[in-house]
Amino acid sequence: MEAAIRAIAEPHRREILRLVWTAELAAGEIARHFDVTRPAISQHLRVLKEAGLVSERRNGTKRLYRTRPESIAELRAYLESYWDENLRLLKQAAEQEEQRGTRRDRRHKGD
Amino acid sequence: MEAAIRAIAEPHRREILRLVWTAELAAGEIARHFDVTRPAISQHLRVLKEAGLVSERRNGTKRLYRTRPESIAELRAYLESYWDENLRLLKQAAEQEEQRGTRRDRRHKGD
DNA sequence: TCGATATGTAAGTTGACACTTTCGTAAGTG
DNA sequence: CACTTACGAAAGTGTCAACTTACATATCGA
Repeated sequence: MEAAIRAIAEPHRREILRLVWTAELAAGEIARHFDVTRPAISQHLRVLKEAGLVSERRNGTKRLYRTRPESIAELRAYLESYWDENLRLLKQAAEQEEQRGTRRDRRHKGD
Repeated sequence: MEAAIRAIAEPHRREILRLVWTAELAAGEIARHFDVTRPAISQHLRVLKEAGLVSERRNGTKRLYRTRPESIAELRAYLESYWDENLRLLKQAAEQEEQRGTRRDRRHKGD
């Protein structure tokens, strides 16, 4: 998970994921979409693979990559829970503040 | 946006955001939650601030930090659209594949 | 088997990054 | 006016990351 979040922090890798999201593509085809050299893309693919974000399948001399929807779903769920949990706490804190503010016996002074 | 996504890739920074999500905290108070030195946290706070993820307010000698819900919402929306757009394309691709597969005049061979 | 194609790996470079220690500075306190 | 508190900024360090060029490896076709 930690690896996944670090992996998508890199713009090239987000773009790679997008490319192989719908279609399985060979490493060379992927590399053709970028300005950097092919080995650079190869390394990005390795990072993505080690983070579990893409799968690799060999066919002859080619290596076909594809985004793994399951791992994307996991990453997404992780972030969702991060936002949601904190948002929940924020609301809760706001409500408590509200409570205290409306209680007569305790004036709320600005710090 | 790019800065924001890079900012949250760092675990300490995600934890800092969580700390000041509900309560405004001084830099020193934040630092007390971590093993690293106070200046290290100061630097993380600068990164977060430059990414727009936290606000800074001075009060006497203290500097109070708080997570900015709006920027979090933006980041969240960016990621949502990233997942959603691609998921949409994936479904669309699957449907087209389905179409092709059921048409009689065109056998689908596994490459 | 020879050559072309497709690709990962190795090694080196550069810059960013997370951290530390040291120092400067502004605001309260006696 | 010292002295303390609460910080950020500066400078130095080790590590990691993204990239390059050069090389090794595997497969396919003639």
